[in-house]
Amino acid sequence: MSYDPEHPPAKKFKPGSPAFHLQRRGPMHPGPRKPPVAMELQRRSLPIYHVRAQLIAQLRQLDCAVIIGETGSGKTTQIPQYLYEASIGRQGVIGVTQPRRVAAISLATRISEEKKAELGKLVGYTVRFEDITSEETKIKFLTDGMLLREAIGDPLLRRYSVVILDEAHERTVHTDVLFGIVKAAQKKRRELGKLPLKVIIMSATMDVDLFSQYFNGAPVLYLEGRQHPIQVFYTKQSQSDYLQAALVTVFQIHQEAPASHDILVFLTGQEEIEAMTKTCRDIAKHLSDGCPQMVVMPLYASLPHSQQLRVFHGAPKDHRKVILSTNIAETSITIPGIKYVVDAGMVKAKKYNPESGLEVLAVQRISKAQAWQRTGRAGREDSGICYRLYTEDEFEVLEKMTIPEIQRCNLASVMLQLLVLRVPNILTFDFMSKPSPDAVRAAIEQLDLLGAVERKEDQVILTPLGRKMAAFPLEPKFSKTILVSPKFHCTEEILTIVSLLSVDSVLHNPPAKRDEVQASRKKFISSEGDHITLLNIYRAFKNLGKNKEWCRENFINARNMLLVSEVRSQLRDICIKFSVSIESSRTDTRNIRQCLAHGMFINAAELQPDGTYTTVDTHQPVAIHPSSVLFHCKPACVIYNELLHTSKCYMRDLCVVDTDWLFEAAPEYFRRKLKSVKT
DNA sequence: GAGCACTGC
Repeated sequence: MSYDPEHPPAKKFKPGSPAFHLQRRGPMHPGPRKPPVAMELQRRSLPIYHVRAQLIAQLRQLDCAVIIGETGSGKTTQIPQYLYEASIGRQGVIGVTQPRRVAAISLATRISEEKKAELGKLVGYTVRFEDITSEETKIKFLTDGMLLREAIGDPLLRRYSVVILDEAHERTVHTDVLFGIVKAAQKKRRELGKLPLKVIIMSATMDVDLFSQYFNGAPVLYLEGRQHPIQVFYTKQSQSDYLQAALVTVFQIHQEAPASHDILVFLTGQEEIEAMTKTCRDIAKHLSDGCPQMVVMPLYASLPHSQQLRVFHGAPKDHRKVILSTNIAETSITIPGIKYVVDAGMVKAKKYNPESGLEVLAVQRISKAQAWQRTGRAGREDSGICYRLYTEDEFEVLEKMTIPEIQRCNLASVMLQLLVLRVPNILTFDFMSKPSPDAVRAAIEQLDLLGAVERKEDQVILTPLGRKMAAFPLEPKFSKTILVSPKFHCTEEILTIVSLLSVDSVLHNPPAKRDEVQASRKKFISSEGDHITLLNIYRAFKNLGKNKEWCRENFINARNMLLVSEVRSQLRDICIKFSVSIESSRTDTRNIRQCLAHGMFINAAELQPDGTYTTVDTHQPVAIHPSSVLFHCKPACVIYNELLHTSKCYMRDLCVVDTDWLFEAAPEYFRRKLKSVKT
């Protein structure tokens, strides 16, 4: 589905017909289907059912409410139905946002079953590439990003009578922008005497005052949950090695607890988890006979889907399941039957430094809110136990909340979106948590360089180019690259490259088969860099009819590859809408690189006499990431897709360019940069 | 010289 900001999309779905073929990641465990009577009984057994009448009475009165509910309260599944059943907001659609696609899809599926309605009729959902709604749809689940896209065509959200922002405590960038958008829409609709907009914020037990204050002192309604009691233990002494502490704790539990009690361990990343998996398996092999067997499973996002699914399978009899996970198990994946949580208290998270434009991925302490979220994973079905591998004093000094994402990311997309949403002044936008002035300035500077905005007397104005850029579901530098591509007659190739860069890596690198991977990849490698190499891979994939077997043989992630072609066709549709001429450069790669230089000139780096690289923009020392095909090469000048600071500051996904092309792309900018080198 | 938390349009 493509999107034109001037004309919201027509509903393409006809109930009964399979509207889409692609599903990136299906619901993790849909659960057994229940017969209708059992389902109604289950609805009535939820804690929320007992306060249904009061809840409806209050929500009928209020323009705005904050609902705090523990997990298992049934707020997300029941409140939209209660509103509908009580004829609240029937004049329009009840929209419920979710931070994740899977959640939007599985909630809509579940509630359409509860309402005994075919999915896509009374109850439906809208996520990227899938619109399972119709004219009849009154309860609609959608990702927060999707509601934001809809707001571009209709900032007053006129088709909605109620907007419920669920999982608000997660504070995704999209939810944070939506706070401001729904607040403004509500006010404006009231002033214009239009259908009122009811706003409901749903959250776990955090941030209550912040939400209520932001929405002009909206009342807070508390819902009882059905969380089982969890005992929390701290270490007596501070642990210098959390991996060692985790290992000891796991085997202590293993030797004492019944085999049916599964353990979930929170660690920080793939490498650490793989190493720990191996260590646990080795130790488990040599345990005494009295001990149960142990099944150890790693869990992280880049693990192939099939291996992720293994965590839902019960372990064989007399075997204990031990899952070593990143924070993916905090929110995205819920594993049933966990009795013990072991929390190392650390997380790998991204920070953004607006001055250097640098994203730093670093292991850091979790927040209290995160610690409680992890703890909660032990009490989903029965009482549980949580071992925190840090002292109570250490817990007390943790930050109360995780810093919202909007204060940790590059704001270029957000600022562009606010402009196209016709926010009166993006510099004074009513954020619940304001991003730093530095970050705002850096974002506007970037949009200015890309030609998306102009600055006139302290005002930031959207240019026609900027308006087009905002229509693409991409970072501004990518939409700019697409929009300049006709000048270089290579739009077909740029669409492919941008699509490849905007999804998870299509390259699968199992460490055990390194030599095989290298041998197979050789045939695609271009000395011009990663962009052209990826283009070669996509071309081969397409020429061979998008063959899954071929992908497996060549260590290509077929699922991500199909997603690339889906993204590509979405971007292509948007180009067609703007009458962008779509040509192919065929065998010529020079003009493709020239085009990339024109769109991504801000991300340029030059080779220094000592053999190292520095960025042109801030003269930050950088290195070529080991995953790049240029890792062993030393081109004089490159553009990179992103900088990532781990053990060093790495450039990822590089393309060899001429310095002349960069000068042509932004003469003034480079003259300025050159001057600053000389001084 | 040697590596990658998690989402989403």
